[in-house]
Amino acid sequence: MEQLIEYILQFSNLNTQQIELISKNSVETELHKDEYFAEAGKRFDYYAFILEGVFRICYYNRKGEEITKYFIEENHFIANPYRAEPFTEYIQAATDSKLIIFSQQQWKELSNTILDWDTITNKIFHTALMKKVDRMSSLVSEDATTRYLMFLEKFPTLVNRIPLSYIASYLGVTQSSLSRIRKNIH
Amino acid sequence: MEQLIEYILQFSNLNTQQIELISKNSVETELHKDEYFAEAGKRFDYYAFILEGVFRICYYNRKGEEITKYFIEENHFIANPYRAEPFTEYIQAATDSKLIIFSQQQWKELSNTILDWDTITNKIFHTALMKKVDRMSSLVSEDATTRYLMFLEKFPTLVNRIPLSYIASYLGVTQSSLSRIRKNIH
DNA sequence: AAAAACATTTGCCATTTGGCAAAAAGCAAC
DNA sequence: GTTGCTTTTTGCCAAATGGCAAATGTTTTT
Repeated sequence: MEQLIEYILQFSNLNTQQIELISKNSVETELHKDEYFAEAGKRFDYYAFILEGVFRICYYNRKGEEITKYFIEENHFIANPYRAEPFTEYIQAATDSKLIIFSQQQWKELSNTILDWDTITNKIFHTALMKKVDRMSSLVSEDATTRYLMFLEKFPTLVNRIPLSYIASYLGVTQSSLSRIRKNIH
Repeated sequence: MEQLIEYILQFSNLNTQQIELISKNSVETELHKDEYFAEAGKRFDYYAFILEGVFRICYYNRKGEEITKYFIEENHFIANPYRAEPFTEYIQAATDSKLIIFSQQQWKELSNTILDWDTITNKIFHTALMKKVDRMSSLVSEDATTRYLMFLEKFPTLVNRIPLSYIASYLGVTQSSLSRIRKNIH
């Protein structure tokens, strides 16, 4: 829990009372590798903070290939604020993971009780989204080797924690190609 | 101006007084094709609404190639809220354009006077960002032809309004390749 | 330790895309 | 219409990536 508080404190101050409130309105959970935290078609209205582990957001394209859209690492939120339409993606634990989860109600409770809660969390979510956009944009318009090197820069801790296939489907190359690319780098 | 109001009304109600306030705190401008609305390194703290025209956001990669990161069409906002770091991209008019511009001060004025202004605009910006992410994610992991077809779907009005080179640099292919792709489609 | 299940690498060849330069087409000014 | 300028298309060949299947390596189960 301190981990989450510390994270939020980067964006704004919190008093003891508020911290306790956050703690009371959340639950800690674990998820095993490969388990889904959210599934396409099902309802998803949780807010979660990753204490430990890596998640990936993925979906299936027209050809039925599994596409990894993004990775989310520890110390980041998983959420879908302003969602209107039904969820069309999967959120899967890429490693064993620990989460702090807020239900919709609990989140609303915090929103109603902590004065700046919405402002703070909006800022957090918006910042994260912008980072995401930045990372994604470098994936187009570079060759596969460069993309892989960029991936290594952006997610330096991930390489040895998740399967090659996830990385390949994130970079938009086949597993074999990525394997060859790796060989040429070292 | 009605165009902007109509747009905002999709997200929330406004009374006559508020509409007038928005009108008073903004200026209408025109930009010619190829002119820059924002440049890397320079300060950019305007909020703008596109009445007419298409803009592209671009930057230069390590090899000096010009990369088109995104297109913004009429009836969308151009803004960089929550910006902390200096701006590293260019925003260029891809066609002759008309804008409604708010300065930082004017925006703040609206934020202070219109109760829900921040909530509304946060929602607008966030929604736009999410769309952007969605569009971008389909650009990785599909072959060039599919990417072009997707571009046509997502930006159906753009094909004949902007040069091929912009589209190519958005799709991450060379001009020649895109030209060949076009030939094969028709 | 052996077997089974899964993940990664490799070989072979087909396909796609890039690089470069020339040709063709489109557009604006005169 | 002609001239210059820019954009788009094309040809030729090289390089990058994909597809498939077999081989190798790793992990898990028994």
